[in-house]
Parts: sequence; structure tokens; C-alpha cells
Amino acid sequence: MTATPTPRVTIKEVAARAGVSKGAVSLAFNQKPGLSEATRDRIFRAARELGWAPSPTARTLAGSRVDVVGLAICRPARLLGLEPFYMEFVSGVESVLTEHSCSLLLRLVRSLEEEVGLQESWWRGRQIGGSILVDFRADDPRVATVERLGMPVVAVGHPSLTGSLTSVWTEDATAVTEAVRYLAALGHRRIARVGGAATLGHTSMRTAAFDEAARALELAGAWQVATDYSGEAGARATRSLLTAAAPDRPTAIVYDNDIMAVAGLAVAAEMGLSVPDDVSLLAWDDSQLCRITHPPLSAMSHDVHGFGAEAARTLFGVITGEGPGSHPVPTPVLTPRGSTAPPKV
Amino acid sequence: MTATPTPRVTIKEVAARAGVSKGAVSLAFNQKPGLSEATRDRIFRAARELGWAPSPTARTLAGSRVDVVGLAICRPARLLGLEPFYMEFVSGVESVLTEHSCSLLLRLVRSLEEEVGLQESWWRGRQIGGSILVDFRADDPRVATVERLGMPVVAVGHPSLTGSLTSVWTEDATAVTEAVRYLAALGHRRIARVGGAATLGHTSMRTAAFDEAARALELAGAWQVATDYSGEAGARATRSLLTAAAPDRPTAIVYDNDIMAVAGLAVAAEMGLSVPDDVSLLAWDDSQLCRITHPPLSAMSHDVHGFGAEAARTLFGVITGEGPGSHPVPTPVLTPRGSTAPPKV
DNA sequence: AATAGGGACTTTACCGGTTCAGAAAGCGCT
DNA sequence: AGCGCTTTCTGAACCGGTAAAGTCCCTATT
Repeated sequence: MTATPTPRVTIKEVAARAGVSKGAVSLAFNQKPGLSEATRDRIFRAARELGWAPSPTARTLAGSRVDVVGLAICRPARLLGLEPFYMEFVSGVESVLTEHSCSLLLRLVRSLEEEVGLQESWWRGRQIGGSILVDFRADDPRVATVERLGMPVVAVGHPSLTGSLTSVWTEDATAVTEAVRYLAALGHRRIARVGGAATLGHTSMRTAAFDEAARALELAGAWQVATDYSGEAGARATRSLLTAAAPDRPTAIVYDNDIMAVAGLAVAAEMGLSVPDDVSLLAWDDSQLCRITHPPLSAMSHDVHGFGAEAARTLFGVITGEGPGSHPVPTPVLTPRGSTAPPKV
Repeated sequence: MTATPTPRVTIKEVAARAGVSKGAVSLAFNQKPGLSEATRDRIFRAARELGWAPSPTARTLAGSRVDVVGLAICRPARLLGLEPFYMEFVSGVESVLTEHSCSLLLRLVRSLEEEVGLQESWWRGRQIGGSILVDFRADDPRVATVERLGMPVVAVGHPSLTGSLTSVWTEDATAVTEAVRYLAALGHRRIARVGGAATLGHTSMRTAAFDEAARALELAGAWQVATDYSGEAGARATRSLLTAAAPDRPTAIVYDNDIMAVAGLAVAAEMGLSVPDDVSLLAWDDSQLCRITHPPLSAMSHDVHGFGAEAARTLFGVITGEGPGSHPVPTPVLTPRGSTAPPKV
């Protein structure tokens, strides 16, 4: 407000210096036809000399596209800080946005309702050109809102959750099945899964897949517990799973993220259980974290950075008018490390 | 682009419905004097009925302030994904921005030069009302740029690095000294520190403070190694520190973040060393991560969320014209957990 | 020679607000 | 009645661009 003034150079100065009209400058900077090479050069030179670049604000107001995309993440701040997933995802998104000189408008929200309102006001206020929607749940209200607004978005979530929206997703069910089969192949008959937030769509899909796999493999024991993704919740879940007497407790646990797996590892150690001899642990998402524990965590690993990049690319597709589509991204693959082995008991 | 059209309602419709001019609507929405209560009410009612809110873009263009603040983070994406620090910091920033209905424009950059260019173009393009600058180094070029532009910013870093800019910072030197004193008080005479990126200003301040403390306490051994903050680097550093034969190796290690401390813990385990009996480990920044390991990590803990919030609050102060100032934030405090104890050797 | 067709620009009308110089109305006072 | 003051509200200019229509000139065609 009171900040010392900055000399603003506008399109008018550039036009004057190049000896043309504002319109000509606009044509040049939007690479539209109708200008001679010579004039074009003169304009660019003038702009360079003045250090001018078109004002995105004015451009937006005048009706051209907006070079900002929105991302609202709805999780308690406390949890977010720790989830490597989102930062990695964001960095993947950024890597693509940058190529298009596009920025990311990030907002942490506390509820889905708040997000719906935010997306709508972002869009109606022309603050963003499109949005990346994450954390879908069943009957997600964002689907209808976005359709009503005709707002370009990419939905990060399974097509069964994202309705008509263009989606980018991983085949979680397949991955869960693979995880369970792998543990069963090692000889485990009592397997548990420490899942994420129950409200989230992909959590319930994983839950269903786990049940299905357990039945198909005729496991002797199968447990599932929902958490909020935090390390504390993971620790708590692990502790309660492992307190059962030896013959009844699970010999392998699959986690829905890596933070909880790390916590689980610590709980096993604290209970005097050896990993992987007494219990095998399998993480999800596989950030760097899985490699720095002892033993290193086996994980269903997943190129989260690439996932974010693909989401951003797809969003650009939607913005430029590509029809709706479904973009599967590679299914997480099993990366065995030191935390999984045949049960010794 | 080709997205189905969204019916846009503008100030004109609101004015028409309330039976006043655009100007009146503007006055009402900016709580400026010159309107009767009755008219004001009529205008707000009309706006509510039409679901209208002023367009930030148009507002910005017309010269009022911008309700977006910028944050450019310069670290390789791979590392960012894992550093709990930034996500937590961002969530603290957001918590304050939200109260002011302000958004965060986030960008990951690859170099300081890129950041300087970005900040300048953000500011000149009126994309942001101000910026939060992080990761200061000695003779940081951003100081001069920002002064030249008269751009409101808050510098997250020690005043000795941030020149005339308003800063928010923690007294790192004091914290390092406290950490070393604590370990010395436990009886450790050979202490190492696994630091962060050497180019960063706060890293060199911590390095100097460590040297100073080691000398003052006449430690028998003091090591420091610089890393890139990654878990891998932390593991490597720890491994090389601990390979020395028993009498010569450090009995305590301080880390510059918690990721490296976790990695260090794993390395100790892998080398058959017990923590804290054979070696004590002390983490920094104390995210949730420190509590979920086994043993839980002692840490110099630090309210990173609050740090971010304070930075945002201070930025608002700068934007509204408060003079330059220096805002220290509480020094990290020692939180002893299970990873530190008197040396047994 | 008259006319059509382009190319190269310029003009002008917005986009959706803010702001500021008046205008109209109401009121108290001499 | 006439005058000055407020209070309340309007109209027009402006912010920095874009886009569509218009102007001018030069060449090719019939």
C-alpha cells in the first residue's frame, strides 16, 4: 500500500517506443498474423529495452485464458506437514506448469464444503484457468459443481468416483491384490491392512480389494483398520494388531502410506518383535523415507512426481478443449526390501 | 477455452437490480462512506441474490491491492517432497492467509537466479501483493532486487543475512549452543554435527556456533559435515562418522533436520550400534517423524507451523505499510526423548 | 482503367471493477 | 427567499490489455 512506488511500464510505452499502436504490440506478443517481421522485431526490441511483459491481470480481464491452476487440499494441516505424498505430487505438478509458465494457486482447506466454495469463487472470479481436484470420495459434490460451472478440471481419482470428469488415477485395487498375493506367496496366512481415511474413495476401494483378495486366497486371518494417515494413528493401529498372542496375530501388515509404515516399524521394535522375522511390513507410496529405515521398508512404490506431472498435463488437455478422458497411470509396483520375508513362526 | 460457458454476473447486474450505479455498488463493497444504510442494504441484498462477488482481477487492474502472496522455494523437487519442514511452514502461512481471504502462489524454482526473475515478474505483473522469501544465503541478491522494486516482503532468515528487509527468524546459534551444551552435560566429549546445505546462510551460522561451542566446552572431538538435507546424505554422513574405531568416533550426533536423524538412526541400527547407548542422536525441527521412530528421537523442537503463521502475519504488516522490523520467533527448545543419554563407552 | 484481394496496421469497443469530480436533494439559518 | 453545507448518488475516465472491425496502400486480375 504505502510501499515505495514501482515505475510501471505498460503496453503504451512499448508501442510508443516502437512507433506502433497498442494493438500491434498485442498482436506481436500473441504471435498472431498481420505484422511484418521488421515491425515484430522492433516491437520485441522495444519491449526488451523497457523490460516490459504483458500484465497477466489485464490479459485475464480482457478475456484471454488464465495462467494459474488451482489446487485445494483438504486435510488437517498437522497431517499434511508430514505426508511426503503431497509435496511430491505438487512438485510433479509444478514441473509441468513451469513449462507453460503457469503458476499454482495452493490452498489448504478444512472441509469439502469449503473447497467447493473456494473452487467456485476461484473460477467465477477468473482466478484460475482450471483446477486439480484430489481426495475424491463417494458421491463427491465437486463433480456436480464443476459440471454446472463448466470449469476445466482434472480429477485425481478412480473413474468410478469422478463421474464424467477427466480423471488421472492408479489401479489401487490391483495393487492391493498384488500386495496381498505377494505376502501370501511368502507364506503369510494372517495379514492385516492399516488403511487411510475411511471417507476417501480410494480407501474404500482398497478395502474392498483387500477383502476380496483375502477371500480368494482363503487367508486364515485378515484385519483392516482405518486411520487418519498420521504416524500416531499408524502406531496405534500396529500396536493393537500386534498385542494379540502369537498364534492369533497377523504376521504381515500392509500400510496405506509410508509414514504409518515407519511408525509401525518403530512399534514392532518397541514390542521386541523383529522385522521381518516376526512380522513383515509393507509400505505404500514409497518416498525416500522407506529407504532410510532399518530394515528398509518393502513398498508398493509409485512415481508420485510423475503422477502429479501427468495430472497437470491432463489438465492442460482439458483446458485446451480435449474431450473428457480417463488417464490411468502405472499401477504401484512391489519393491521388496528388507521388511518382508516368509514368516518364521 | 472450449469449456461450456459460465454465466458471469458482474457489478452492472447488481447495480441494475439494486437500482443504483456501478459506483454505488463499489462504494458499498469497499465500505466507503457516502451511502445511506438503506441503499447499502439494498445493494448487498441484490448481490447476495445474484451470487455476486467482486472480481479480484478487475479490482487489481483498477489499482487496489492484490490478495495473493508469493512463495518460491528453491530446492530440488526430490528433496522437497520429503522435507516435512516446508509443508508445515506452508500450512502455517495458509492458516493466516485464509483469515484475510488471501491465497498463496507457490512455485518451486531450480535456482536463486530463477527466483529473482520470478519475484520480479510476479511483482511487476501485479500477480502478488507481497512475498515470503526463504532460504537466505550470504549476500543474497534478493535483498537488492526487492529494495529496488519497493516490493513488500518478509524475509525468513537471520537479520544479518536479510539486510534492511523485515525479517522473521529463529536464533539458530543459541539453539546449536544449547544442543551441544546438553550433550556435553550428559558427558559427551566427542560430538558431531550433520549440517544442511553449506550455501544456506543459517547453515553457516549454525556451523560457526557449533565450532564456538565446541571450543568453549573444550570437547575432545568435534566434527561437522555438510549435506543436501536428504535422508541419503544423512545416512552417508552418519556411516562415515561412525566407521571410526570406538575410542575415536563421536558418541553423539546432531542433525540439521529430522529426516537425516531418522536415516542416522537406521544406520546406527544397521551397524549394530545401540541408540542411545553407543551413540546419542539429536534431531532438528521435530516433526511428527521424531516421535514415531524407535527409540523416539530427541530433538531441538520448533513450532514450524507457528513460524509460518508469524511470517504471514508479518508480511501483512509490511504490506499495510509498517516500517521494517525484526521479528524473532521462539528459539528451538530441546525436547529430550529416547535417543540421547550419557555415553556408555 | 476499374475492381477485387491481401497485407500491415490503426481504431475502437470492451473486460469488470475503482475513483473522483460534480449534480441533486434536503436542511438550517439569516 | 436566498445561501451555503452536507449527504447521497451518478457519470465518466481509467487500469492494461485483447479482439474485431476499419483504413490505407500495393499488387494482380479482368
